[in-house]
Amino acid sequence: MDYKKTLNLPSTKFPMKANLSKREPEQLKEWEESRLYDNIREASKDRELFILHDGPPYANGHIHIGTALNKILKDIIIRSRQMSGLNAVYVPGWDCHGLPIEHNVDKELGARKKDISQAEIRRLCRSYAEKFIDIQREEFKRLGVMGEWENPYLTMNYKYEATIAKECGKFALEGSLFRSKKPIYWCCRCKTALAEAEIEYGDESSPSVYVKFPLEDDLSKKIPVLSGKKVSVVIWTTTPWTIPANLAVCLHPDFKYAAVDTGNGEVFILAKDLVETCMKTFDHPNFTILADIKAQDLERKQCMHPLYDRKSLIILGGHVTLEAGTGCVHTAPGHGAEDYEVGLLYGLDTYSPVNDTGCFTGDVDFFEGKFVFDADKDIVAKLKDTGALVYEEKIKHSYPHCWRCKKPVIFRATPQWFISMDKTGLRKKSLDEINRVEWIPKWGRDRIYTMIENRPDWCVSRQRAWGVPITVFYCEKCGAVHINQEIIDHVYSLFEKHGADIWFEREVKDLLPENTVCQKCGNKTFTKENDILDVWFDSGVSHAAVLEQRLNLKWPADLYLEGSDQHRGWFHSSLLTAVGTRGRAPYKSVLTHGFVVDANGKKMSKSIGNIIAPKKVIDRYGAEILRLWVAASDYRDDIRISDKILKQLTDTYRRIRNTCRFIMGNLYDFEPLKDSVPYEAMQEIDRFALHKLQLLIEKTNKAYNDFEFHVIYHALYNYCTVDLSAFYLDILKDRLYTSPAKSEARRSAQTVMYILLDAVVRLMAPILSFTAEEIRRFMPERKEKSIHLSSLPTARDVWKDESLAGRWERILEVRGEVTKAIEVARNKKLVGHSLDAAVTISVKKDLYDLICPYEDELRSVFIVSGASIVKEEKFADAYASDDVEGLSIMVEPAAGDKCERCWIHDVSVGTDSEQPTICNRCKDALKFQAEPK
RNA sequence: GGAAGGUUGGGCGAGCGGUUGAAGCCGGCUGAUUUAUAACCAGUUGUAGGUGUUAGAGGCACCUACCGAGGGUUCAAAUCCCUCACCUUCCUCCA
Repeated sequence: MDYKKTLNLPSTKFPMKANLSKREPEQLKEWEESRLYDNIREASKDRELFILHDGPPYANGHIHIGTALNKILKDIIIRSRQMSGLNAVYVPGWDCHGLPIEHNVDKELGARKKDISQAEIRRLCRSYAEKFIDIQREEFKRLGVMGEWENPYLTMNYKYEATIAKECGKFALEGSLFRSKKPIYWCCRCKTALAEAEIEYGDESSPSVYVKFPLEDDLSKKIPVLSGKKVSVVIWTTTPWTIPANLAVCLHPDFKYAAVDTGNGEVFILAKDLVETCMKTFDHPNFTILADIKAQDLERKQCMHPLYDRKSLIILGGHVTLEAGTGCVHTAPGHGAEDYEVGLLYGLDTYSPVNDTGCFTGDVDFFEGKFVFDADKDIVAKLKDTGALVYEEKIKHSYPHCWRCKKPVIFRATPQWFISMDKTGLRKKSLDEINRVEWIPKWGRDRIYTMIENRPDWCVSRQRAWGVPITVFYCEKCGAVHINQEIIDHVYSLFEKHGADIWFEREVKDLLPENTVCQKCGNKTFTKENDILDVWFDSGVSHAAVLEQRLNLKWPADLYLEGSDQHRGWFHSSLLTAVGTRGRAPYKSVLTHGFVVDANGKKMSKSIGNIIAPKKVIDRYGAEILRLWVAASDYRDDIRISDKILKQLTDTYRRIRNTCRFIMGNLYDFEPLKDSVPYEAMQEIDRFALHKLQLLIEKTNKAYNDFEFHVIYHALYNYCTVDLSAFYLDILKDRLYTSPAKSEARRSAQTVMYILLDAVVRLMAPILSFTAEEIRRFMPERKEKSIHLSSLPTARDVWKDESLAGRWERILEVRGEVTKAIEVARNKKLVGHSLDAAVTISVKKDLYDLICPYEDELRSVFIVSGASIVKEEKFADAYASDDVEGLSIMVEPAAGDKCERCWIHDVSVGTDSEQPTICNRCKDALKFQAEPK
């Protein structure tokens, strides 16, 4: 007889091979067709809201591994909050305006751009953004990220654009929006502002000149030796054309300066460390150093401008270096970024007497109308005339050029719009709000706090096409800025209907409410501002455009979650726009993650060639593996990804999957409602398994709550391998296979396995969303249509039994020693399979008393054919435990023959002539099986 | 240059003054099994230097050092402090 057929062996159609890359798209389609997301919304509409507000990715290019990490993290959080009883609505968004798109459209247009209107360029930008939104949407969905994909928020939606203008208007009315000058890159040929990204650096030959700035203030009180001498501060520059705009000379606060007698009756002031080389250059071999001077002693002293009858102030700044020049930096706040910054500190004007075409304005004596680069030689000549020129040469150096026309660019101050950090207390209020927000990890608070504390006013204007205009008007007659509530409301309704495009398509009179009159001069004609807003303002007001306006959302959000770079980006701009207009931060907590790096911790870059694209991972391993990777990593630091790591994750995935499969295989004939065994009737080891499950549930629920997903990954995996595979399920095999199918012993095991699997599947659902659903389909008794409509398991105190668990932990300890002892016997070829063995263990009294009641069970717990326990006996040649004091284990070949059915050696085998190859236990089982109850 | 975070064994990660040469799991190796079988189970597994055993090699036993590097505090440090190196992010008309 083939006894194998009489066993209750596992049976399931659940495939061992996951085949994720093929099966996932089918699952996604099924979810979409069954409108799972909508069903979840409907089912949880009365629950408390949980809002994770999506930071909009930029609608350009394909998603990369970092975007995938971000979106999967969000998805795990949303799903887990949803399953813990909240209503977690997720509205994804995209950032659509901005330079990169405009830049790419520019590139596609090439020379044709000149013939195309701004409105037309905007249309092309819009369709460019739309294209990539569609691409990215599909890529995000493929990751298993669930949300309102058919109704995302786009910063270029008409209503969103209207909101941007309105929010900006609030700053204008409140008085913190103001106009001031700031130097920017400017191409004189294209007559346009340039971004850093539009600059190409190339070698250029420039004049290099040293110029005297006669000291006006008298130093001789402090340094008597200078009394009666002609003292000058000597500066160095490679852009003589900026000298007309000079307002200051900057020294480093920590450098030593020297007053040097040139030997020609003149005294130069320059950095002491550079005296030697400079004097050599100037050909003053007979110089003498008259005195050392501290930079602080020169601060706020006055020099004379070398060309004009005005002063130049001596100031201090950290950007001064000793690498070249004199350690005294010619400073024109209208023509340099650092000059501008330091100029602000000293209250200097942003003087920039150069027009759009790069020619000097009428402000500039001697050189009016001259193109600045052409003026260089005239200025040098003039300096020579006045005697201010110390030395002149030519040098080659790297200089910025326009990406389009390849001409050298200049730095030029132009009027810009700013939001003041301090006029209306924005900085202070923001800092207060930072302290009310929960920052995870904690250092995020300090990071953004320092940034807000130290940042300059926010320059919100850009001279660009693809964005939302700053909707202010200027009186054509008196030039006064015109903005009020009526205009804001009017523009809002126009934008809502036509988008911001209307600003560029229509004439001013069509954009203003009727009968608008300049309040200053009574004039009725206006011009409009052409600058657009910084795109950070666009995404920064998403709380107003999305959270506040959508009925299914709320303000403020519970959580913002982005990479740590967004402390300077979106967290920052969102905070300022919300505090400025509503007095409060738009988020209750902010979570940040690190960046994805390669196996060696290096960032991913095209040039190094170490990029791992999400698509590659998905095609090869499946999105599920990517999700597992996200969950397994501690995302607060930078996280690594490599083929090796992914392979390993595939292994762990397979183990989890297979553990579930094994359980399902053993539940093929189990109907929970009908066959379940009540807790009280269960075997102790089954109750122990339930106890362990409660611990797992408690641990994972806490981890979900704390966003510590790697804890869940490890807990879940260890549970599957250690608690289940290696212990509980391994022991259970005998009971499941050989007991009568409907016996209480087997039903008890099945009951527990069912509970286990049910919990494990729910608990993995936020992470392994595909697999959880797949398993769910193969389980008996499904209450909800989808696992994602169910909830996370909750721990049941009645299933926790500490004293029982304590006893079993001791037994487990002994079991570990027994397997070691068997291994020793196996190496001696005494036994092969553990069922070939019979063990006798000797233990100390207290342990003996604890284990003795379980003596009958030891056989199955140890998975041997016989087990007995004795008190404090000495065995000859037994295995003595190192870990458990007084424990020694004797392993012998089991007595009796091996039962063909259950493989246990038993003396009863062969005693029955009808069934000579099986044991009495199996005989009883077969009898019971034949005529149940 | 400035600001912030980080660096634990082949991998993921515990540990945050002593019980830690360093949990657990994975991977590797060896074995067992063929009733989860492209699965499951058990055992084993860091590197370097030294000493002993040995004819020598291997093996075994013991000692020392190593948690980015170096120094310090302490009876005691992966854990606290300092310096340095490296990695990542930010410093914006880049999202």
